[in-house]
Amino acid sequence: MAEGQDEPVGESREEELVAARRAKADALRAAGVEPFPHSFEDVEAIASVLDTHEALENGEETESKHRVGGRLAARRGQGGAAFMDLVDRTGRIQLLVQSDHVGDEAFAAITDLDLGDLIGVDGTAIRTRRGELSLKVDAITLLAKSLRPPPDKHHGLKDVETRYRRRELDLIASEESRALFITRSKVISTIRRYLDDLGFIEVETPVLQPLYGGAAARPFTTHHNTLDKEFFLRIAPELYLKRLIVGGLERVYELGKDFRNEGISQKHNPEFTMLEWYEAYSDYMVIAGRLEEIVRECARAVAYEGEIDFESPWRRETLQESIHSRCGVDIVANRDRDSLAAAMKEKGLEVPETDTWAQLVDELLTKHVEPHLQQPTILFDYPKELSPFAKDHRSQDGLVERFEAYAGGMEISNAFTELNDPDEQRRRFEMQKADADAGDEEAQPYDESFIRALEQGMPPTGGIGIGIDRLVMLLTGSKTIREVVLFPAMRDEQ
RNA sequence: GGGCCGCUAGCUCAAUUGGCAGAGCAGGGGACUCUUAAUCCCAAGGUUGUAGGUUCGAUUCCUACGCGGCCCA
Repeated sequence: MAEGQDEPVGESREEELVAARRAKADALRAAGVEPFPHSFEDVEAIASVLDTHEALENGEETESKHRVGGRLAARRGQGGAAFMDLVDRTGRIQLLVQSDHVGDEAFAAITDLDLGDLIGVDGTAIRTRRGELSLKVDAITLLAKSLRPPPDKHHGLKDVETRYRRRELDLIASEESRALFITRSKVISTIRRYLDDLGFIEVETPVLQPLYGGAAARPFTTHHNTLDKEFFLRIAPELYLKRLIVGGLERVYELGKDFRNEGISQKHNPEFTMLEWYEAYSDYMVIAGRLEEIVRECARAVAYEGEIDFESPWRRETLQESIHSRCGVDIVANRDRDSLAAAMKEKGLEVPETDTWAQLVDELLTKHVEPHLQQPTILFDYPKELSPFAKDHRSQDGLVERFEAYAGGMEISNAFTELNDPDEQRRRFEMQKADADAGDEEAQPYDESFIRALEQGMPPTGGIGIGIDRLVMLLTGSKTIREVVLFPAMRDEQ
């Protein structure tokens, strides 16, 4: 052992395992072998090797040379021969190492490798008598010594907490987890391609904002030292994106993180990925069509095969109908708090005494409608009180042109025909201020620079936000947002 | 915020009524040239989440706290 007499007693088992691996690395260095070399060029994906030799017969050997790299995942000794499993991002391949082929010295070095070590392999393709496509090893190069033991090679890493806190271990141990995050990446690249092909330009607007807005949420705050000024982490990019529409960019989108200082749940992480796009000369109906199409493209790109039907046109209802048909309460006919509360009581529904009218509508929607919207559904035409940035409905008094889309019992999207009348926008901010004064912590702060931009003239515009994490949840069948976020927010371990 | 459940070796899991904390895998030593959760033999590996309490004796019962999961709000 490498440690001396003054090593603390009661050393943990894990530290012993680490010490044993470190000793191997030291022994390699002493023998002139670098355990952390700089590069290993021209590796081929394991999946490509497997594809190339798919038709190989059992027991057949080839002269076809391949170079692969990856992590040593399993080993089955056999005296003068050893079988090992190598894993890279694309798959797993068996290695056959024979002492009479590589030589006794190399064989000893190879069998001294630890599970979890990163290695480069040169070999020829064969199929074993038992039918497993393998590389018959000519040489193995240690690419990086793994000093810590990997999760169980068969059971993997089951502890949910460890999987989230130490995602690298989860990714090492779980092909499903790797596949999920590759799927997530495909969703995002599909979205970019879809919007790019329509002539949208991708933009980046401030994450650190002097004033927050564009959603009903409480912000995180931070401080800029040089400016000695408080900043907010954005809760949405909406207002900046609309300023770009004023500026004539006409079709813009932003894909990035928003931050909301609220509870953590299976559907909420304090930072999450949002797509917003804005399209000049458009309205919410055009946007609704694009939403269906972009989600369908994503489902196809990831070969979605779950129970949600993303191929057919989505179910469409008004918000009023959606609540009335399920609760028997008409929110449009009961436009004040007391009459809506009375209507709810009449139907035997619970009425939280402190709620405002808007909060009662939200209660009805969240509790009695949303959970039933498993198949994709778009709810149109929201009350003006709930929607400070949506344009008045072209034919319905008191409503705005807004929709929310639901699937899997979850809101995934929110869109408007954007309010572009600066005077009306100013009145909406005044309404928000009244709500804030009444104690609503999610009310919009008055944003004068946004109003000034609208006064410059914004064309009729449709805009939308789509929750990417939730979309990925649906497309991967994940029950919690933590499964689709690489490093979800956690409390401190101690 | 409330209720319930969990926390034991690096990983996956046991432990009867409160009575010396056990396996498998991984790691160490050995055997084995077509295995694939390889197999076989040997040895080793623990502050049972933390802090208290009850008890002759606590992984087990009680209290508090921490972290996580599920359900509810």
